[in-house]
Amino acid sequence: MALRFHNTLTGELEEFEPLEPGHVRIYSCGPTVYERAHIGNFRTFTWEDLLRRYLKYRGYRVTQVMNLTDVDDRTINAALESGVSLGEITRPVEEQFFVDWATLGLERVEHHPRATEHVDGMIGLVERLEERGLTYQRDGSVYFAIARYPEYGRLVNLDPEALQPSGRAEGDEEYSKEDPRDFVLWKGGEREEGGDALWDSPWGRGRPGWHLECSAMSMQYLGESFDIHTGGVDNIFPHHTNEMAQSEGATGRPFVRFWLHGEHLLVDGAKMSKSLGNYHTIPDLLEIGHRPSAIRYLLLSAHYRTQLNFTLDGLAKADHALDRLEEFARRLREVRAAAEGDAPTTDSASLGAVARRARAEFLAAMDEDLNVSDALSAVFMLVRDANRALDRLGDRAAPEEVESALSVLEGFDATFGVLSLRAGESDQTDAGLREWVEERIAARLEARRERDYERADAIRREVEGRGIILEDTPEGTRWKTGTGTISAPDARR
RNA sequence: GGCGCCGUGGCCGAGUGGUUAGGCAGGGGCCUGCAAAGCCCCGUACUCCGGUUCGAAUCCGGACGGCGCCUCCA
Repeated sequence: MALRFHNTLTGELEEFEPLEPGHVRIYSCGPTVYERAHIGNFRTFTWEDLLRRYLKYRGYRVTQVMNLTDVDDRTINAALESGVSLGEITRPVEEQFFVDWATLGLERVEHHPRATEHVDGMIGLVERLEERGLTYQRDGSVYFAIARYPEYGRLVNLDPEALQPSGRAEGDEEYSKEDPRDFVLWKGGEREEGGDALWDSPWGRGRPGWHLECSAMSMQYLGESFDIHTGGVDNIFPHHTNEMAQSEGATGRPFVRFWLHGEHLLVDGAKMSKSLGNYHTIPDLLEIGHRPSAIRYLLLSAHYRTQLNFTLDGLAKADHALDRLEEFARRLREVRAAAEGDAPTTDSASLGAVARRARAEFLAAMDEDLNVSDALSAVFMLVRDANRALDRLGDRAAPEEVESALSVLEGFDATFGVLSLRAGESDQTDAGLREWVEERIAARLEARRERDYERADAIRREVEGRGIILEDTPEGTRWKTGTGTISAPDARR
């Protein structure tokens, strides 16, 4: 089996092998820390996490870099508007970013370089471009001269000659250029931008252009050529196009082998915007009772190259789908626990067979450009087939068969990371609530012993009022929080 | 104007020439004191109009609808 990814550079599915055997180097465009990242940003970060996890699951070592853009027009404008330093804007937003990152169960990547701490490298890169004659200076700024770089625009299907300044570009053009298509490498610091947003350079005080950050930081941590560069589709042009031109222009070597771009998230069928009222952040969603695991699951439930329509209804449904997986995992673990020291009695070949099939289908789907839909389909078919087998076998099965099914689930979760995330959420159930529920269950058990089913049902309704669902099993009564919402301890409803 | 993507059953969302995607929701049944969980059965979908083909949701053309990029938006 071979891994294949859709490469924006060629527009085709290509077989993937890292440059260095067994080691995949990835650069992912990170957030601009001028305000809290929204759910659309996190859709991208989440599939990038899926990519990372799947590569690791497939046995690769992964070195991933995600920058923090803490100096650019937006951060500077935010600082100017608030009359504070740049760092006072960016640092709190960074902190929020990592809180949300952890909430969604995203793995920490190896490097999160800040742009402001890598300005020397950026200056060095401009100097290399200068040596190759690809730049010019104008009013203290340094520009990349597209006319002198015929390779420009290979990533995007845009004819450089046909690039015409759009209304938008004309409107907010602040710097003079030889050619309107050229982009800035170093912005001269003529404007008042606050002390911590200006650096000394061979061209005077100023700050780096946005595209330059990613080129300099990726090469510093990953080398001049590396395997995968990811980002949102909106970055294809101009950001990644320019990044590629700068990097290859400076080194004369291929910069990135695979460019992977994810589509945007739509919310209620439209682009997210504050004016439409469909603008969500992670804390917004938690506030109204949604679980991180459901958010993560929903964000991962569609292929990264298709637009995903995010709705609150869809989020609730994602939660229900996750319930099914969670129940199944629990059942398998219970069967395993029961099997310990207890000789297997029945034929359970079917359980092992369905597990083997599921594993093969899961891998085949994920290998094919991370086809999550087919992968999930394989997992849910395992759930149904294995449940059927366990029903038939009375929840007894040979340990190795159970292990086989569990390992498929573990592989799934190593990649999707939703079950582990949900397990953590359950653990966080308020201790007071936990105690109260246990007491109510005991009272209900007493009622049931006395055949007072009316009282037992009343208790069931009582706990259901707090979002708790009771389940009677041969081993006793079990409880769980209801789907869709977490019954927050402080919720008085 | 240029470049590109998409339109699948109530919702989400795979598939891409002939065979059940899957999930959620809904209906019926088994099980259960009642539930829950699980299992079984059920909707027979592919924007529209032409065309190619023995056969198209899948290929081609057109229409309609939605989305994106065209210089600093994931």
